[in-house]
Amino acid sequence: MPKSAQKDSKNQTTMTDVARHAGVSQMTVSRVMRGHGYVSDDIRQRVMNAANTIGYVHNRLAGAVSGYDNALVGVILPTLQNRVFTEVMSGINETLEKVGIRPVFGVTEYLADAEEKIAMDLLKWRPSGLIMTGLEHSDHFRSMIEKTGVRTVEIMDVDGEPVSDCVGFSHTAVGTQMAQHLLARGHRAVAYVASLDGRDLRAAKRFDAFVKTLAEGGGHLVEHCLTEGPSSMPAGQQVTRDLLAKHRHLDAIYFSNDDLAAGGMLHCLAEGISVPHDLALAGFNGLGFLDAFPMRLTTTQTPRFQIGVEAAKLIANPAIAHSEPRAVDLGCVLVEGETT
Amino acid sequence: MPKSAQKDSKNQTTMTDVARHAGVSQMTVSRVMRGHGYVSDDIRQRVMNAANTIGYVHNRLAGAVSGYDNALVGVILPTLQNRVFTEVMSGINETLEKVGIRPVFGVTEYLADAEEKIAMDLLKWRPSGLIMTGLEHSDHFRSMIEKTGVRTVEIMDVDGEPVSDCVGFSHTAVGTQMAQHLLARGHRAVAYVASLDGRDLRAAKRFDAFVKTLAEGGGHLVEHCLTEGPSSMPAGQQVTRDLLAKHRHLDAIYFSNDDLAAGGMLHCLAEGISVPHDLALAGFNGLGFLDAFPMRLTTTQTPRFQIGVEAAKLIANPAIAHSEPRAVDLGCVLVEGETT
DNA sequence: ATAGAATATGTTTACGTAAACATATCGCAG
DNA sequence: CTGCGATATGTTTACGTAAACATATTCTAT
Repeated sequence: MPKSAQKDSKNQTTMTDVARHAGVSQMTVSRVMRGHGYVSDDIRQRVMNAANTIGYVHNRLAGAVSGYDNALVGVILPTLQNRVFTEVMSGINETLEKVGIRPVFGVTEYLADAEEKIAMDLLKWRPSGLIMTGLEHSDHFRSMIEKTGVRTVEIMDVDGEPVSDCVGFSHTAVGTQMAQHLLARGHRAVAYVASLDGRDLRAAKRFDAFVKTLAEGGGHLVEHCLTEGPSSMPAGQQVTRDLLAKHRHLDAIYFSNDDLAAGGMLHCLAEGISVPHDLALAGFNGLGFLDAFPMRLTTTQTPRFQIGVEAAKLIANPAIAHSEPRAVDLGCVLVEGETT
Repeated sequence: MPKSAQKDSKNQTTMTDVARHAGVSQMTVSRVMRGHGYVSDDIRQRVMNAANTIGYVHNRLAGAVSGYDNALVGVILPTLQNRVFTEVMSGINETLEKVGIRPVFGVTEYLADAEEKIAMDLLKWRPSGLIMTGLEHSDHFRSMIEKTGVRTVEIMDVDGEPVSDCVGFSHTAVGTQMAQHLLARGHRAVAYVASLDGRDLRAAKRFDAFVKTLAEGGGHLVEHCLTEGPSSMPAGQQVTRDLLAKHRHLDAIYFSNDDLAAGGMLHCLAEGISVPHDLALAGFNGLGFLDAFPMRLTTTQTPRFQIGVEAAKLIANPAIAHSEPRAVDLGCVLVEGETT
């Protein structure tokens, strides 16, 4: 009765089935599937045809059981709703794809304890590496990571002690640099806007360095705003409106990212507020969509895609990883906004 | 000499190691790890402690070899650089996470032949399901899918013949509806703006229906623009500028998505062009960031997150999937823009 | 011609887990 | 205090692949 009783769970099609059809041994099929070892062109064709005919697909789980390198890499990101991380993911994905490795991933939504759970879950598939966001991990987590011996790369940050390798840039440097820039432009009364209840530890590092440098340079923080929900243009627009209503003598607003800042720019555009003459705005990341605005936002260009690429390279290339743990600082560039 | 010779490839930590430490059999460890079968609380604790002590992590590959359901699901998306798909992905991810299933994914960059390659690669990990974007697949691909017997869900579209299940909405209906809306508002001379050299087949369906309905209603397509590169606000801004310079009697512009449309809105904001009085703009998707603009864009609200959720449910719940193949149309809502 | 490498295929076995199949013990209804 | 189902643990075996270890066979250099 079951018209297409092809695979009700068990009864998988195996290399042995292909071997039978092609008149060769299972081992020869294995060699063809992996493209490894000696196989004559004639036999290779016969095997490929047989596989196509009966619909066989190479089963990589079986080989991986034996403990050899599995072509999966675990990737843990804080969110998918931020272009920054999808660009990182693209860099990872494109780089891994070239060497036949697949990412399997998890999202923490910026919850610290979620990361540990997700990491342990990903390790169940014996990935050859684990790419995680940030350097802050519990001692327990670090020791578990070390016990499993999985290769790790921590991304987006270099201000701290990596478990092994890390790829990113210094958020402290970013915050410092931006404060210096705003001071040099003559801004003193500055508001800072972030989101997520400060759960983003890297944004916190930028903020700390920013406030410190600002104070040292004679400026002061007018207000430290936290928007509800994740970063977004509407949140940035709303908070900008509120800040301007509340503080008459505001020189500048430093947003924790470009989405919030873009919301601020939209508010200024709609209200006819001249940027940066009436109010200076600064963001973070240097996202491409900023080019659509009539004014140029002051921001810090981050090497997001490249971080993904370098992290994936460290995972994919065991030769690199065998050397000493290393922090790769890809740096950042402050992009000046409108000067007129 | 190798100070931390924990796992130079082979010599994995196994259930047998845990069993030895806990003074039980390997099978008992298996029962504890899976939370399946009878185990006393006492023994369970002993096993958990032993596992933690020696740093054992459950190996799901080994069990999956035997052909039982593997808790991996393949997901193929056209791009990660579009919020639409990251929202779909979030829906998939959140839903699968609840039942302990991990997505392993691939990105096609809108290349049709890439999809087939990626799908075949994903199947090598014996996922319990495959979520693909769109209904257009080659006969060869469809037959391979059927031969492997993997559960599939095609998402984002319902206008066509699904391999098995599909979840989405009708792009033809969207195009028709938007044309009717613009006609009802009195617009006749309309330009259409898309990107990606028309590789997006679903956008093509919207366009075809839109043009047909527009013509039937007495309107006409002034121009059909294709932007270079992927959809973006800067591309939308640029094309809007060009269109306005070229056509004096343009009533409206229909953009293939909200990013392009937002670029158009920015251009109008910067140039003091009144929307929709001087020029009507329409987009597609109803992305959240539109709320930051001072004017409301006419667009079609798509159930992106929900599509991900429903697709994941079909994969995760075999009971549903065992019934007849079915197209789930989640519908769309046209959101009216500024009427003043 | 002929050794010896390169090429081409086959056989055996191990990988780590979980189903299937034992037992053994406990709780409690009759 | 008997019997039987529920609970708790152990033993054996199969899963599909690929390393390790044979053999053939075919070149190639002398």
